[in-house]
Amino acid sequence: MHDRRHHPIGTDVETLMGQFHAYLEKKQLKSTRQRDLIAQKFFSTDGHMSIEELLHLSRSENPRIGYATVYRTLKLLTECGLAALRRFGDGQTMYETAGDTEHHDHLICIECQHVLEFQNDDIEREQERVARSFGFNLVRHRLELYGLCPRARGIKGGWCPADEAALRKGD
Amino acid sequence: MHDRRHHPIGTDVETLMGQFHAYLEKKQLKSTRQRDLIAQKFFSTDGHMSIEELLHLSRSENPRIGYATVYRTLKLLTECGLAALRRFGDGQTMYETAGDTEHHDHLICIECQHVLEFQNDDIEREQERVARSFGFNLVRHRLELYGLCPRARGIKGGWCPADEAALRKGD
DNA sequence: ATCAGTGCAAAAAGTTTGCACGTGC
DNA sequence: GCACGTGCAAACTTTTTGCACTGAT
Repeated sequence: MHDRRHHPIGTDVETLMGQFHAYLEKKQLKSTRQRDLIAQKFFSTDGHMSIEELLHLSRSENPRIGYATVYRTLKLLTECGLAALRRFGDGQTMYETAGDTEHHDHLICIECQHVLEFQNDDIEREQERVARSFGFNLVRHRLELYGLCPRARGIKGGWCPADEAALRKGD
Repeated sequence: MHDRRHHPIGTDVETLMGQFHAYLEKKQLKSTRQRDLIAQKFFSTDGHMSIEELLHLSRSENPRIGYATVYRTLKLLTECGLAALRRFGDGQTMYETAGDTEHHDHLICIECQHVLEFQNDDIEREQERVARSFGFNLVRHRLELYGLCPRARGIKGGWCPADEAALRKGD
């Protein structure tokens, strides 16, 4: 019930769980109830999640989950490339579902704080060119655009496209 | 002696100090020895600086400078747009000289950790277009490219353009 | 049965704040 | 002289770690 994803890039929860388990196995680590629950919750929400959000989500199903376990699990997910740390300008620390990490950038409304994802091939291409021009091999990038959404700008009937994403967290 | 800047965009230290003083005056704040020293050191190093680096630099001239004063001064500088907070992926928190904040992006070597600045108008233009296409008014952005510099890639005689910037900190 | 994982609480790291004293204006 | 600034230490916040106990293989 938590697997409604809105962007086409996303891999489904099951696949991601599979990759996670594969990683655990490879590293001879154990697959536990807590890890599964946390990973499940994490994969089921797209966009971005704070540690605290993830803790609360997980506790809603198992109230005894501790902070440390969430941190530790998120570290594992990051190691195997299924999660990525993201620190936005104002200091909020968030994690995002990866696997598709390379493939989207962020558009953030500085009024609503909501985050929208987008992709633009022209920009990607140009980035490659810039990196090459310095002799670099581009491994990954991060692009964040900060601005005002239609609503924040006071446009009548203006609406923030990012609201949609934020609302979805409520389900 | 600390004002060697390498990129053409930068305003010189004196001008920046002037802007800082103007801001203090406007806000009816006082210009003190400590604030001046810290701002001076900050403006004199380009690229990025951590709180700790700035503290040490300042203490080398006045050992009694405290952490709190550095934090407070950096907050002032940020308020008036002369400094900008930057949180890189791995968690290092840095400040950078602004005024030219809007005008450059970052190319980071994931091996050396050094940071190189660049500008690309095509990318900027495309960013504007993307924002507009979502109905956003673009206020600012942040672009970071992570990759491997020539040296890190093991190219013979390969050198990391970012080294230059890092070396300059030593003066 | 074994050894890694968990939960808790304590510790560490990073940042902010309260307060007595100092200092620009 | 007064109000704001400073330095120090304490408080907070966020993340990590140590340890006794639990649980997956």
